[in-house]
Amino acid sequence: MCIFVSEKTIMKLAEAKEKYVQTWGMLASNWGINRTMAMVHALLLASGKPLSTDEIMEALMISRGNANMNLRDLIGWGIIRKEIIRGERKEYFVAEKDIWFLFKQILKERRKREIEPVISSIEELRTIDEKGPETDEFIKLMSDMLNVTSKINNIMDLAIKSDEHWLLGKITNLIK
Amino acid sequence: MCIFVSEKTIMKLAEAKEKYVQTWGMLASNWGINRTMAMVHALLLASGKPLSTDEIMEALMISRGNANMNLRDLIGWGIIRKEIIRGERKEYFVAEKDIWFLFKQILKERRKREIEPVISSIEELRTIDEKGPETDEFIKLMSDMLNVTSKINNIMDLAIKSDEHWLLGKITNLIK
DNA sequence: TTTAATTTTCAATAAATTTTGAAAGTTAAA
DNA sequence: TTTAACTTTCAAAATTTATTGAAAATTAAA
Repeated sequence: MCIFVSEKTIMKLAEAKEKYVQTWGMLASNWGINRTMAMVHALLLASGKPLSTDEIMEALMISRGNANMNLRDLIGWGIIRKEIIRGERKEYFVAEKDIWFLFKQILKERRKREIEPVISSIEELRTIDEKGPETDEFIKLMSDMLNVTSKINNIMDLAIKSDEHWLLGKITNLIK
Repeated sequence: MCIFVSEKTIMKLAEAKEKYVQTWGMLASNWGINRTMAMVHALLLASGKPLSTDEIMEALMISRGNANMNLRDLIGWGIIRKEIIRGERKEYFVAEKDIWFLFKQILKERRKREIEPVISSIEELRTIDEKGPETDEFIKLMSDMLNVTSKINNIMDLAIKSDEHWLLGKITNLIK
């Protein structure tokens, strides 16, 4: 069964969707995201309708366990959700279509999971009870790290909290 | 031999440096960067003096091939450089100490390697010669993607080109 | 209740990535 | 030149990460 089109096979569109799913999966792996997870997400985004686990398994040719696990993870990232279809026992899934929201959601999660731990870890490393020039140098390094990391943290925070147009306007002004 | 301190073992500092190298290696893997590469970088950053391949091999207990390969990659990222020490035949390596520069350099490389290909790939996917509501929907999705990705690209560009204090000032204003 | 459909778990397996180490390649001093 | 110190390469091995599939758990209808 073809997931993508409702009737009459429109090859060009199906091809583009196929390619999109593949491309997205490839790119995601650069960013420490599991390839299959990215592909499941792209599939849901491109499909335009809720899909069941079985449909996802078939479209991506992956096992039930794999599909289930990646769907759970995507829900954990807050970028897909279950959708109940009346008269159906199966669970269906849909991806949030708002791309700006998607971007903010990913940024939010990565900030929480990856930036915050860096900050506390660096803060801890600054507390050395030895004296000496080498210690001073190391503490200076940690302070510089903390300084830049905090700035990144602030920028992420700004983006997460901002409305798309507001941020775009501000940034555009800065670029000019 | 201990790489970190010149004389008398100052345990607390050495411990902190050790922990820093380990922590940084761990965190890097979240971002799709090889663990050893991050550790080599952290070691150079923390050591405060140029290190030879042999010293790095010993400190991190890694093979010559591994050390060599990761040093080449770090040079490719533009965040470490060779340093010639007079009277020495061996090559020595140092890490750029300016953390803001480091951040910008990484951003610059990742933008080039990962964001630019995404943009061209999405642009290509928008060219579908079929008509129909499903095609329109997909083209809309690709346009939204392109829109957000271009914004991210612009923000990265802004950060890369900016001086630390200038950017900080602007962002601080936005946050207020 | 039972029963059957569906989801979840997880040990075993497969795939991808990283690391090793020794041989080949370079380079500079003798 | 030769020689020896040093660097690079790369196929094989080790390690890490992802995937499978079948059994266990859960859920809702009968």
